[in-house]
Amino acid sequence: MSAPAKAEESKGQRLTKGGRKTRERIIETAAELMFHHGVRGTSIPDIQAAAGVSASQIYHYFGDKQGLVLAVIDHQTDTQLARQRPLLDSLDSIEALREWCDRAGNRQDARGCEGGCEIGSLASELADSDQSARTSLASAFDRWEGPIRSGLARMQARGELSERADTAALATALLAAIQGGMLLSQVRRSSTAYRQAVSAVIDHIESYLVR
Amino acid sequence: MSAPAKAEESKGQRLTKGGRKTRERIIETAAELMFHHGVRGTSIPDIQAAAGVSASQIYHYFGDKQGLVLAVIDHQTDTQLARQRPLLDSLDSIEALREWCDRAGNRQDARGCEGGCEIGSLASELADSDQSARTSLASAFDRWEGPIRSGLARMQARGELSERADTAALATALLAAIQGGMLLSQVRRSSTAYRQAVSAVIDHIESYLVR
DNA sequence: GCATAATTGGAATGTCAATTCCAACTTGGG
DNA sequence: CCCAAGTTGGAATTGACATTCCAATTATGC
Repeated sequence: MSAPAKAEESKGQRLTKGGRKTRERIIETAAELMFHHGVRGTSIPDIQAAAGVSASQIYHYFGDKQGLVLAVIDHQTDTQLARQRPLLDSLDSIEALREWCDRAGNRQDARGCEGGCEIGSLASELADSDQSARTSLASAFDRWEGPIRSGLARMQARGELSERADTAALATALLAAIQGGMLLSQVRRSSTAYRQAVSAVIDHIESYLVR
Repeated sequence: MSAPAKAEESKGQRLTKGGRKTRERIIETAAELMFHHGVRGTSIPDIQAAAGVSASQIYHYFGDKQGLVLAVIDHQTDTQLARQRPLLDSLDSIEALREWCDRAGNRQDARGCEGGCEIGSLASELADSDQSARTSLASAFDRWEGPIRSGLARMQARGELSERADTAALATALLAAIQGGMLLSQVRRSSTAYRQAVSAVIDHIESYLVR
């Protein structure tokens, strides 16, 4: 054996500072290309050219393309969740929910509604073809949904949301609205569908407010 | 010129009865394979083998792979909408909406939550890489959303739904919930997310009922 | 029945992707 | 300073894929 095929779990390898940097650059470049052209639409040579690395570097750090894809999934999950903080951790009011969703809508407009959700796109492409990618994406969605649910649960604990509200289900519904809304917006090249979708679910959550 | 590259618009070609049958078989086979493995994950040789045709037949009828993909999009749109009828044309009560969405959930369970929405999956993969596919998919979603909106509009015209309800926006929101719910279900291998997503939106629609 | 057009088979072509290999170079710890 | 380990370059291999070609076969309108 020469390269660490499964880099994550069996961390039996030291990385030079330069090595770590190269590895990061490969992941970031791959994530960018895969977001725009899909996983299958992004070749190793494409990544080599865009990141300025040789084939051996990619295979040295990730074993094979699937290993790189898994690293990209983790990277996108971390990056997207980080980008949404600190808002993501204080989704405990209707206003906060609207503001948070609105930002995503503005971001979508800013890019001309090209591309959908960084995580959702990977999910749609990989869910049925790569079992480990699917579980990884499932946990990505869990990590995303968790803070939404927590925010709603806090509202409920404070007595602002009715006890009848199923906060877990509402969090799932909001995440689904985001995903579906993003997809429709991407296809229609207009953020309207996204805004209407999340607005409907937030309106619904609002109906559980204890006045 | 030999083959009719753009088969649809410029219908300048006669099809033998056998030819029509072959053409249909290719489309159906391609649609099936592409649903399971994605467009990029389905090769022409794959389709040849599964449909029992030669390469020249595929290129004869569709010009190139993109032409076939466009035909698959149209086919899936027609097929999926047809499958949902007649329910799709009578979505003018809360019960009808629930029943219609429930059937899709049961169907998703029946296939073990593998695969998402036939149209949504194509949309996610093609929206940013194929302009003509994107517009075709946009009209597919319009054709799907139309009957939902019509049903809601009828309820409103009858005075069952409040005038305050934006039926077009609600229809979009429901379609988005279906898409996002399907994606989450596909990744989680459980229809729960789908059911919670559509349930939340239908509950919201219900809140506009005039009592 | 004939001629024209539709249909089909199957090999050939050229491109490009994923991956492997090995040799050369660099770095960090002792 | 030295060695083992980490890092990199770049060519070579293997296989698949989209597409083209041409020749053979079959159907349809007249």
